[in-house]
Amino acid sequence: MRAAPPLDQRMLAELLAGDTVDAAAGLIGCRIVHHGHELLIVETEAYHETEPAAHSYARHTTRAAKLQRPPGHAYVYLSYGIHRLINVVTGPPGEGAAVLLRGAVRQLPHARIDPVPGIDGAIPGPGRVGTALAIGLEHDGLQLLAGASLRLLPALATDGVTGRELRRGPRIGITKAVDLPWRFWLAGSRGVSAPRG
DNA sequence: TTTACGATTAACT
DNA sequence: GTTAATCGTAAAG
Repeated sequence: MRAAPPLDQRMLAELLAGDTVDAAAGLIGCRIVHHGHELLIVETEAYHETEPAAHSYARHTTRAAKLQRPPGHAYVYLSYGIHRLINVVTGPPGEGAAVLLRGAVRQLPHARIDPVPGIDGAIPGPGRVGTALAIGLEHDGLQLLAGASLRLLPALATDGVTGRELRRGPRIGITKAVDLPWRFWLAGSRGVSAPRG
């Protein structure tokens, strides 16, 4: 499988409005920016209310409601009391689907604010993505396609991601629906959490 | 009201 | 390989 990320804003919006698994694959190579931190997304996972690993599965909870927002909205939550994980809501509003951003590489070395200590060019793991972007719970619910400070951008042709080998496999760190191959990553990238082959 | 558990990571043995 | 850190959420009582 080869990476074919959207190359303009309209294609990105259409991608996020469609199937969440397609969106997870297509977000590889897209960029997320926050206050001058620009990261290239290299690892994602899809979630959907029809499978039990999703926070929206068969539940009417606060978390589930946040996954009912229109596509392109952020769903940020605290994991293990420590890590802020950022998801992009996907599909038609009310579908309860999202893509978790699990890994990235730093896109621009000249960030406007100081790099987070210990975070270098490679940012493997969803907790580290949140840390590298300085994401907090206050960013939950923002529209990432139209945001000023926190924004999702389509891929750049000059990044060289298009056409690169894209791998697919089971999701990480879950105990339900463990066999669904809904994790995507750019083969060999240092910004991918293990396994990354 | 109380309890148990993560869409994780770092630091151990 | 195992475990601790840490807290919002949700299920149990």
